[in-house]
Amino acid sequence: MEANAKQFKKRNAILACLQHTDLHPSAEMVHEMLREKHPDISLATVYRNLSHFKSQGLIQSLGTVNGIERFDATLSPHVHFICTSCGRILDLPEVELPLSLSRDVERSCGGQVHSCQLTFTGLCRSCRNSCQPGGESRQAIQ
Amino acid sequence: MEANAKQFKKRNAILACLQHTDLHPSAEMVHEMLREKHPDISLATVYRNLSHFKSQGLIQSLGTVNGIERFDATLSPHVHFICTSCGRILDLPEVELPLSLSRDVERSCGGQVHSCQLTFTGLCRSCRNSCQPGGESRQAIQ
DNA sequence: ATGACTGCAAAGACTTTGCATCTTT
DNA sequence: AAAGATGCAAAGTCTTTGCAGTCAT
Repeated sequence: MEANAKQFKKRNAILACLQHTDLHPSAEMVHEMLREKHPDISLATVYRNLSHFKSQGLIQSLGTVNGIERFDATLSPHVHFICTSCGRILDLPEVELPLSLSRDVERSCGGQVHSCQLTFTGLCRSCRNSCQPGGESRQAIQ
Repeated sequence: MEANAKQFKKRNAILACLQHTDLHPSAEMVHEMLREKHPDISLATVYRNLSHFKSQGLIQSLGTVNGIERFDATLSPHVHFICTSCGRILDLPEVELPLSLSRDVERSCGGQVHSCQLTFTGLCRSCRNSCQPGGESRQAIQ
């Protein structure tokens, strides 16, 4: 750990960044967030490490919003809400995910389920309040 | 209709293609499928019309699989299964989608829900049967 | 020395857009 | 004429990759 501290400094920072935010950031968002403490960090390094963590199962991809991939370090199953206006992705910890369905799915299609994702789409509270179409923070990720 | 038959020939063919398949095709898959009857159809036309239909609410996007956007003309809510091995997207009409959750979501986050998507990921029946890692039809979309 | 991580720039892959052409009203 | 649809090629955007340099074992 100590020994690796320097070698994995950026790698660790990237994972920590994911784990300490609820923004479900994109590669570029991570890059931006880390810039303060690591001014020389490269976007390629972010992409490479996100890919690494994903293959290690340390983070998961939530798919793309407006063509940009978003990531989540919270691995326990939970529900998401994506705002089509501002692009925000919210966790909905209070909404219960019907995990029992996995059995039904396996029975229904004969396959093997690894994960499931329940995502609601719509307008978040703030965009709904200021919702003349094209209103406030359209496209303004985060 | 008659009058528009020619002008909208390709547009109509694209929508019909979506409506008559359960492959949840990508733009390129649509293009490929239409080539037989419309040898001169351009990929740009497919993209433009998919975008058009999407904004009209005639089709929906299922998000991306391996970086490629997939579409569905079935608008009634239903559950999907995505095979991580072959990329196939299957409908699961037998699995019931808990629509009542939309209320919970709106209550929980104060937003307004437009749609929801429940997607299971794993190995489909055939990939699971032939599932030495890297087995059969890895990445072979469709 | 060998293996691993990174920055930079180039390459790649999917999608969108500008422009000229053709069709329909 | 005016509006809309299409093909082609160019441009755009996000992501991946090759290579040289650096650090740790």
